[in-house]
Amino acid sequence: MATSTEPAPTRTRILDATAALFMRYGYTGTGLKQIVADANAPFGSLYHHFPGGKQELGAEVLHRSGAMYGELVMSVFDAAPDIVRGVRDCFEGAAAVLVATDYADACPIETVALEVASSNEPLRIATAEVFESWIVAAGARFAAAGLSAAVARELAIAFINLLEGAFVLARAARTTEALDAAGRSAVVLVESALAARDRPAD
Amino acid sequence: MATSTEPAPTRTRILDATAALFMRYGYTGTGLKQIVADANAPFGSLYHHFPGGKQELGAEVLHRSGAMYGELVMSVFDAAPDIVRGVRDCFEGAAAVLVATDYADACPIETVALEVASSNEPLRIATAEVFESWIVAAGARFAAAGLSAAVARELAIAFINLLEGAFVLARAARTTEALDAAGRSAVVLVESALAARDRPAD
DNA sequence: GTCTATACTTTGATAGAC
DNA sequence: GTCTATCAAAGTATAGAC
Repeated sequence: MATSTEPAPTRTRILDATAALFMRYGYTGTGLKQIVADANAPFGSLYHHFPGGKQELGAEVLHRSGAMYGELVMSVFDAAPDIVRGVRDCFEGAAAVLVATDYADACPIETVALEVASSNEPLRIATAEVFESWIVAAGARFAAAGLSAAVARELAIAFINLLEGAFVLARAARTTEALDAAGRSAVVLVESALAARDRPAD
Repeated sequence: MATSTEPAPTRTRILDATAALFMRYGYTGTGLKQIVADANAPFGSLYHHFPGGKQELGAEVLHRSGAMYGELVMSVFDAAPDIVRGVRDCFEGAAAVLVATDYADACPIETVALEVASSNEPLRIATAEVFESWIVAAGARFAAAGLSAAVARELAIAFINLLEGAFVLARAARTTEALDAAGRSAVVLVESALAARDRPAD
């Protein structure tokens, strides 16, 4: 090790800058020149670290941002006293971040996922892998609450569906109304599943 | 009137072609050259009919596609014998269209909405207007079922949240799983609201 | 209103000096 | 590994003949 408190290396700065730009402007809306400008990196370094160009960089950013965001949401989940409270906290936290960032920082995958779904197969697969990992992670929390694997997975999908859908409406309207409604909807769904669990006669 | 069964005029062909391209490739991913090529229109005609260029064309496409898609969904809603069945039919119909179009034709607004939310204020407003019109239209159906205006609006938002969120996951995974789960979630939410209506002691 | 040709900018990508 | 210069292609937009 050379010195302490070293600044982030070029490669990491490029990844961070790209992740931030993807959230706001999407994949096609983000230019490589803007990425290296934001990352304070020379243009050549980008192709040195990512020989596959924009697509290789994009795939790594999706996996990295997806893992980080998933861990962030799950940490909110796990910090709550119970699962219903955890679900509610996720939506409240997402709304707070959205307001604090002027409705820019929502989901780091969603915009890119829609852009590439019908035009870039490697990146489409990357977004699918991220979403699947989130479904598995959230499903594990619901299963830990005593729900069957099938119900837990369905609840996890509903949770993500509501979050992603609300991000679209909230960013468009510049209001947290959709996110607030989504949080209450998610709570109803979880409570309904828990009630069915305690009423096995169904 | 000259002849009957006239082909669509240039202006309409441009609007139709743009709407189709926006769904698959988004706003920044759709080039004006590709639009006129798909519309079989000369390049100059685009700026003749839309002097404001890509942004003016985009705004008109968003409003037009938004109105058409809203009417399509509401027609499915209204054709059902009851509101629960109507909600379910919407998700099943959306899944069928998605599969039939190889996971390309989902929501005509969503991709563009995320792309422009933080980068193009006029278009962001256009997408917000479309979503609000959908909330009002769907809310009217829930209110007609005897739910209060507040509950009806919240259900409408949940319905759209689930649909938009499921479109993201379904297109990414190339599976209808998220859409199927969203449909069942929406039914649970509607039934829960109807049960509360019939149990005013709450 | 239709259509062609073109101007100007930005894009992703490459070459090669250091 | 860093950085500059540059390329070919695609992007939006405009001018002007018909």
